[in-house]
Formats: sequence, structure tokens, C-alpha cells
Amino acid sequence: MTRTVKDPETRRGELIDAAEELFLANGYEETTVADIVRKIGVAQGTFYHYFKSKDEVLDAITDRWIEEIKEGVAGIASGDDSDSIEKIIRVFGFFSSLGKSRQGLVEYVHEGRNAHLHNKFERKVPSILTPLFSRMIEEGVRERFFDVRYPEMAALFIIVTTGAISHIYETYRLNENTEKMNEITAATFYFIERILGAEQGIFIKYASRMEAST
Amino acid sequence: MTRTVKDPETRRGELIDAAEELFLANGYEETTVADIVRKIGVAQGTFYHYFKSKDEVLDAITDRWIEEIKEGVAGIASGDDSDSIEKIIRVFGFFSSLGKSRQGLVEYVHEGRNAHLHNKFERKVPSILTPLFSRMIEEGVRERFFDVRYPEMAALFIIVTTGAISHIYETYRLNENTEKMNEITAATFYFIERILGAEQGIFIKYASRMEAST
DNA sequence: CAATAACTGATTGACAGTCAGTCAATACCA
DNA sequence: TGGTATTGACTGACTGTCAATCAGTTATTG
Repeated sequence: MTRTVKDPETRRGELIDAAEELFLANGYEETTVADIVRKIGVAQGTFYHYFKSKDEVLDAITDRWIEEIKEGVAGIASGDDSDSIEKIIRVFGFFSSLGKSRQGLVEYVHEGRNAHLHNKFERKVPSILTPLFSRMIEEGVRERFFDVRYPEMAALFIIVTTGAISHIYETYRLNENTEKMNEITAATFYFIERILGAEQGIFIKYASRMEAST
Repeated sequence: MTRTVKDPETRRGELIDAAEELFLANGYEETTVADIVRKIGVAQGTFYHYFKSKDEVLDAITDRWIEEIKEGVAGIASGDDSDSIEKIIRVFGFFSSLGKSRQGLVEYVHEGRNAHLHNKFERKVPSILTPLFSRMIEEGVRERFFDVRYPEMAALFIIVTTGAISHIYETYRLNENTEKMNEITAATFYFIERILGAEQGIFIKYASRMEAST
């Protein structure tokens, strides 16, 4: 094949893009390195010039996703135009919109065959989000919305719970069990209020007020 | 090699035992089917006579573990010699003792290289334990210890949270960060009390009373 | 023009899974 | 009781696939 040299950053990007697309379409295990390189028309060796292993591209892909999540949450959390309740609601809204625009991705991450990826997410997400949530919760405590003895632990609990529950939510969504889906959503807010020691129903109240003002 | 015919149940058991031992020692990916059959001195084909794939033995192994957990919890939950608070404390005690007697297993399940297995656990455990926890929580509501609108969801939340937190607890344990470990334990009870709408500190109070009476 | 780095693609080694066939035990019949 | 048919446990060489390697080639840069 004719040889084309590109800016390393570009090439690396091409490889990650191709891998991401194929992993999403066919799964990690089912995608071969040969598939990835064929997609952009380079030799197999080129792949290994940029990545030490197949696993390493997966890391690069998840890092990209996690960076996106981090920036989205940080953007909401750092704003001083809203109180902590509003911020937390917006963060959940951000998660939900991310899930909707990337439905394939959500299904993918929860599929059994992609245990590998799911695991990477489970490791990285809490460590990135806990400090951000922690700050919002502490802000909420100062604002007297919340009353909680362990703000950092509360953050961790909320994050891991939401993550694990989304797993179960996803199975109900695939079975079109709307009743259970609604129950999970309602229960999630109910328990988050309890964990944070917030007034019962305050999240729903705020959420509908926020919707009305748009 | 000389041919020895055994009772199929025995042979199947031998294969599962050998696979479990090797998976625990070296990891799932790192163990080959050839290793498994070599260990008990049968041909590779024999393995595939009993299992459709390498993944299927892993299923058999996790099913065995999960059965053990289920029976342990069911035994505690069904007893009518204790109230719901005591039962829940005993269940957590059971988890902790399981973790101690099988330290290798716990570390193993949480190791990155065994994402596959971790995922299997995460799928199976909640579906098995939720009904059992649900009943204990409903019992506690009748006994006026708890006050919670969604008992089944509370069960689910507590189970997935405990599972995910144990993951994080494990990393602190490996780093010998005793402070964080204690904080997690205290926070876990604190938040479980909040989720269940129980009196603050009731679990600790009961736990120390139970210890005193032994 | 020398050094560096991007790139090639045939090759290797490891492994999951297959398959055609062997052998032992049991069941059935004369 | 002895002969034979059937079942299914068991064998192990073999295959196809794939991640990873490596010796070599081409472009770029100073």
C-alpha cells in the first residue's frame, strides 16, 4: 500500500476514532486490530507505533469520554449563578442528555460483552466526580439545604449508586418497563434527598420550577 | 495418556475446581484451557465435552459462589428469633466474614484483569439479594424501626451501594489506609440508616449490644 | 546528508475451540 | 451366560484467529 505520513497527532486521532467507531458497532472483543487499521488504511505495525496494546486505545477512548463528563460537570459546578440544588439537578440533567445523545454508548457500556470497558468506567468516574460533587454538597450544607456529616462520602455514595442503578435502569429501558423506570427515577431523588439530609421533595419542586422558568 | 472414565458429576466437579483454583491464582485471562485440563490430567476435548466455552466454567464458578451467598443470607433473613435490625447487622457480618475467609477471592474479584468476573457478580448478586433484603426491610417497617416509601428500591440501593463501595474499600485496604476504611464503614451505616429512615446510630447501638451478649 | 521518526506488512506464538475417532460401561437379547 | 448394540465419556492432533513483533523502508527535519 502507498505510504502516507501524517502529523502524529492526526494519525493517533484517526486510530482512536476508528477504534471507537468499531468498538461501539461490534464490541471490544469482536473488533480486531486488523479491522481498526484496515478502516483507515494503514499497516498493523502503525497501530503498535502509537499504542502499546489494544487495551491502551480503549484507555484513550474512555479518557476522552471521561474528560467530556468532567468538563460538563465542572462547568455546572463552578457557576455562581445558581444554588447547590439547581446545580445538582443540572448535573443529572447533563447526564441524562449525554445518555440520550449517546444512546448507543450507554447500551454499549452496559452490555455484558464489554465488561472490560464498564470496569474502566467504574474505576475512573468516581475518582473524577467525587471532588466536584463534594464541593457542591458542601456548598449546599453552607446554604442550609443539606445536612450531612460526611460530605465526601455522600458524594461517593451518590455517584456509585447512580452508576450502578443506571445499569439496572438500562435493562428496564430495553424491556420498555416504563413503570419500573419511573419508580427508579422517583426513588433515586427520594434517596438522594435522604442521604443529603435535604427537605423531602425539594429536588422535584426545584426541577419543576426550573422547567417553568425556561 | 491412559484413559480413565469417571462419574460425569465428579469429572465436571474436578474441572470446575481446577479452573477455580487456577483463575484465583493467575487470573481468568491468564489461565488457558490447556492449563485446566493438564491440572487434572485429561484431554482438552474433555473440557469441551462438559462446557461449551471457557466462559461457561466461569459461570459455573460464580453460580457456586452466589449460591453460597444466597443461602447464607436467606438463613439469616428467615430466622424468627431476631428483629430486622439484628438480621441486617448479621447479614453484613456474614459478608465481612466471607470476605475475611476468602480474602484472595475478594482481591481477585476487584482486580482489573478480572473485569469479566466482576461484571458477572454485579449482574447476578442484586437480582438474588434484592428480594431477601426487601423482606427484611418490610419487616423493619412493620416493626417501626424503618420508615421508607420504596422498600424494594431501598434494598436495591443498599445492595448496589455496598457492592460498589466494597470496591473502593478494597483499594484503601490494600494501601493500608485505616482512616479511610473506618470512615467508609461509619458512613455506610450512617447512610443506610438515612435510606431506611431509621433512628440515627441504631445500627451501632444494636451491634455493640449484640457483641456484649456473646 | 545524517539522524530521527513514521510507517510497512510478513511473521510468530499463543490460544480457544473442533472433530473424527477410540474405548469403557451398560442394556438387551438369545 | 455369552454375545453384541448403543451410549456417551474421553482423546489429542489440528485449525483458524488474533495480538503483538520486528527487520526493514520511506519521509522529514536540522
